[in-house]
Amino acid sequence: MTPAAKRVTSADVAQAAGVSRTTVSFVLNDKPGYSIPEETRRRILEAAERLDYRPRASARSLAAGRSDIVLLAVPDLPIGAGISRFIEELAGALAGHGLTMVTHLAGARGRPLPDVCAAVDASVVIGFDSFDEDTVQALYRAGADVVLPARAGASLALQPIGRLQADHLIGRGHRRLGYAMPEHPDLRSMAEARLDGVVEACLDAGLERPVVLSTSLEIARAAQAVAGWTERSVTGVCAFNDETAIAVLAGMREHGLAAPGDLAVVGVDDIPTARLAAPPITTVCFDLPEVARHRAEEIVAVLSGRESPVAFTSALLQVVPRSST
Amino acid sequence: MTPAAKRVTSADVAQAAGVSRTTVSFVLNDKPGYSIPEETRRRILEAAERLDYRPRASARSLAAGRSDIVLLAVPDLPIGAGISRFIEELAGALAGHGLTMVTHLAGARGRPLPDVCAAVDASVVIGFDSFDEDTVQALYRAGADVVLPARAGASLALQPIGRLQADHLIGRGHRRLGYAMPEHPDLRSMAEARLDGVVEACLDAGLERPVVLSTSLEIARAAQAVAGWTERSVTGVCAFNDETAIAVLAGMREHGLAAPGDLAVVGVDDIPTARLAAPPITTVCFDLPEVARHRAEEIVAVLSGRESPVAFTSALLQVVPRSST
DNA sequence: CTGAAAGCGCTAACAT
DNA sequence: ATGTTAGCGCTTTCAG
Repeated sequence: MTPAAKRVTSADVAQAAGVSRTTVSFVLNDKPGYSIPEETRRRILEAAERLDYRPRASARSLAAGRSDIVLLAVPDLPIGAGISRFIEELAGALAGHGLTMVTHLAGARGRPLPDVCAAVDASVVIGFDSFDEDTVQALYRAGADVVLPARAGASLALQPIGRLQADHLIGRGHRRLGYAMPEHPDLRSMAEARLDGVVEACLDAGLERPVVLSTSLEIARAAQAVAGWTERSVTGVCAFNDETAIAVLAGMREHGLAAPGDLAVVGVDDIPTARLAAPPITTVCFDLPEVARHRAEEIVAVLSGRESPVAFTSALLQVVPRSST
Repeated sequence: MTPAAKRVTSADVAQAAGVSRTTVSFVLNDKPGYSIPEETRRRILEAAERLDYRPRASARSLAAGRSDIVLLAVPDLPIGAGISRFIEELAGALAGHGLTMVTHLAGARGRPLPDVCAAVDASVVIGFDSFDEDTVQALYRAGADVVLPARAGASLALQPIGRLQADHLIGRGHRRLGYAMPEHPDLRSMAEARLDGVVEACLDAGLERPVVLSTSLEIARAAQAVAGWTERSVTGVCAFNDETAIAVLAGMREHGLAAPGDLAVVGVDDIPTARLAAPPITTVCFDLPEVARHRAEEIVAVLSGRESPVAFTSALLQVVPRSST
């Protein structure tokens, strides 16, 4: 078959089913308010199926004034692998509502998000963290109908993550905690929100604030941080994520220290290599399918004018205990 | 600003510049064969800029008969982080040719690729490995003009990777190699192609074929494989990727063995945690920007009817030596 | 060199 | 209950 084969149009389907294009359109979009005989409907559906008809997206959205494309902007962060699972789940959940999700990785070399939004004719743009005001405006101008999340960190349960990490450590008897902050600037705001959760948990438990130290994914840098914690008698550290946790473990090795005896470490994400570390890392993971479903509901709700009815709860988080704590 | 703000159309630009829509179209797409006065051109460009005009993609592709959307199908594999770097690079390279790339993660729950292709009106669909014949047909029917790669494994330099791993080990004096095969079925074909490279390298060096053993990312499973290699006096193993290599290291730890003394290990991908492993892992990495640029060239070439002029060379691969070998 | 006019394939009033 | 018709915003012959 040649790539140039003419595409099946709704007129072809109409002809094959012996009806008009209008009727085809009504049936295929099952427009409410038009009671079309079951027989006719069946004939149309059958013809469409047989011809492998797919409405041309450009024509459809040009006429209808809106597309069913959802654009997910994935930030250019060193994100764990688990995120791709989330993306799939979200795409699946949205597909269930007739929406098609594609993703765009927002690298430095990439084109500006609004350009991509316009290029794919997206009517919804979603991100992981909220966009700054200018971007939001540009996205609307680029044709987006909905931009989410509206509020910063609204859907990432940032603080709850930190709380969970800290509570886990506190529950195991640690009284002096540390926080391993990533140096990467783009991770900063997310890390700070998670840290807030850790701080709250400490205060609630009557402990001092955690000792916050930055580290990169370099062993030497991590070793410095480890020295800082041990000097200040920290016994347990919450790491921003699993990679950071692995770096902390590597830093401890430099000092001949081992978890959890010398220092307990908790990560976030449950990346595949978390369980392969020495020792395997205790981590906080998301119930990805559930989070994705929530997000999808929210999107559909906002699209249809209702306000987002669902709040993100920390019930979607879970500690996976392993031997690093 | 409200999401409902009316979008700027080419008519607005035409009016603002005091010309007709036709002229606007010619200038903005700089159609060849029409010499438009520099003055007029400038006025139009300026107006478009000032109004933040973006042609509506649906209208444009409906009229032109083709979109400038490239859809990248990312397989549902436990893919390393490096891949996202590649995706960004590719998107950037394509953007340089006026194409917009978005990606679709092909999870089990996801919609079929042809549906997505039709939904986003993609004119190019690219994958990592070649698609099966039925899918290709369906994609063409769904409106794709170009589907790549045409030949299996054509662009992933699978064998060269294996060769490089093996040659590195052989160069360090290892005479009996092992290969750590991932158990995940979707990784199978890719792994086998890489293995072929290892086998060739062994044969070329006059060594026996490598001892191929499967492993998962479970420590116990990896420990079994390690036992298998040591029993058969293997001294160096090529792992399918860094995650597998990390698993092998973990398996060795179970037996009280350490790299590189007891067994040398080479990975592939250079994931961030590779250097944090104990010991840091020697790995093979791609020159991602360069590979992406090659791919982009190929796509543009095929789109414009020329045959793909560029062959993938192993010069785009490099060994990153670290202490695991 | 620029403008008028005819669609691209589809949806959605408006007729019938 | 179905068909007719007028666009959606853009590209692209074809005249001027």
